[in-house]
Amino acid sequence: MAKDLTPSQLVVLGLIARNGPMTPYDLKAKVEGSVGHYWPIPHAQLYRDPPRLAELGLLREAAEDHGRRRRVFHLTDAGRRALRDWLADPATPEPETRNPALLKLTFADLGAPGQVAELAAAQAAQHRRSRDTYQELRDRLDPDAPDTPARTRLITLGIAHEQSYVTFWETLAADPDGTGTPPS
Amino acid sequence: MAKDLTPSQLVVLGLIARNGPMTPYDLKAKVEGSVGHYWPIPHAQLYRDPPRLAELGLLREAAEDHGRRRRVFHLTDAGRRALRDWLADPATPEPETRNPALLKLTFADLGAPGQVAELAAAQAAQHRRSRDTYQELRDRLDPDAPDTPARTRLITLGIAHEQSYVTFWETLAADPDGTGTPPS
DNA sequence: GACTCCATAGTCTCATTGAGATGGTTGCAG
DNA sequence: CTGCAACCATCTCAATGAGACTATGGAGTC
Repeated sequence: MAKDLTPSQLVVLGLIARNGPMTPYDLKAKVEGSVGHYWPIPHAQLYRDPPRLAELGLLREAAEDHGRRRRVFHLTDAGRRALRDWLADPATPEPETRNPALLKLTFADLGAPGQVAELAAAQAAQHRRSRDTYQELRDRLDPDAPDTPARTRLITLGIAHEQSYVTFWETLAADPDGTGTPPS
Repeated sequence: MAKDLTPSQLVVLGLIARNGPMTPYDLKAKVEGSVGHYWPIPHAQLYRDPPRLAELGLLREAAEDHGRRRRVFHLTDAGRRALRDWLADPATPEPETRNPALLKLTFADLGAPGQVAELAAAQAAQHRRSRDTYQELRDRLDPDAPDTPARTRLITLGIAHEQSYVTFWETLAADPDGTGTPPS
């Protein structure tokens, strides 16, 4: 039984499975462009994980045969199996959200009055911006690309989340004390 | 200028500001019951942060005067100021969500066919459950408690988020490949 | 052919964190 | 007055996060 891999290790396996052999630097580029949006991985980690996975026999390390002879990592059969095992298990840990603004809101009553309204206004604006960005992104998707349906769904999820925040903060901005008395 | 405090340190300051002097153990109990839901803090951290904050002059350490003489931490004026400064700044880092299920979905095409549907079904069920739990929680709130409006708003936000997930995963369960051809 | 510059690529360090095992205390039941 | 259950606190160790720092090689220049 393979001992549990970390999410970043699974991302490494997954990216190599999808794109073929890669160097840590290649991985860095791929992560930034995609998964990184909802699963940030510091670049140094992408230099630490592959050698570790090679030790476990899930990757095989080779050197480029010309130029800088960078370390290229290939997927092994064991690696592909580990990836499959993970994918085959529909059980997953719960999502974890860390929202500094909500934290601030929790303690807002300890600060000066009026700050809730300010915070709420700023947050509402920020989330409106995010929402609109996602919307543009969705509109711009190439309708012929094969992964467009998948991406569209994901972006739609993002929009829904942002919209929830917008509603939340706008409500709060309109009635910061929950008294039903709007700010003057 | 106070150097930046970590979120967990600010939670400590906030909880002590609200509840009066506390021991790390007290903090642990408070965190579990409230902030912990949207900002998890491992309990050991609540033994590390207060002494650190005392070094910075933001808390003052005393010993209980009877029994076990536990370490009780009081807020200092500097501590209250640090908390106010933080609260006064409406700028906050963006929320960060880490969702292992989305990660799995990203690489689902590398596994066996049919797994997307399974994953989606499991996720939809789980988020339906969370959503319903929140709904019950909201229904049970004491209508006379002073913080009920604030809590209600927060829970409503949670419900909206869960509902977004439910919609997302249910869509996916109905049409795992995005082909418009539902599973048999 | 030698040089130098810069985008590319990789390594290192260090404080902090996360996870959880382990070690004491105290008061109360029997 | 003894033992045990609930409390309370600390420790360890690998892993992480942040970001400073170093190295490489090929394109363009003279």
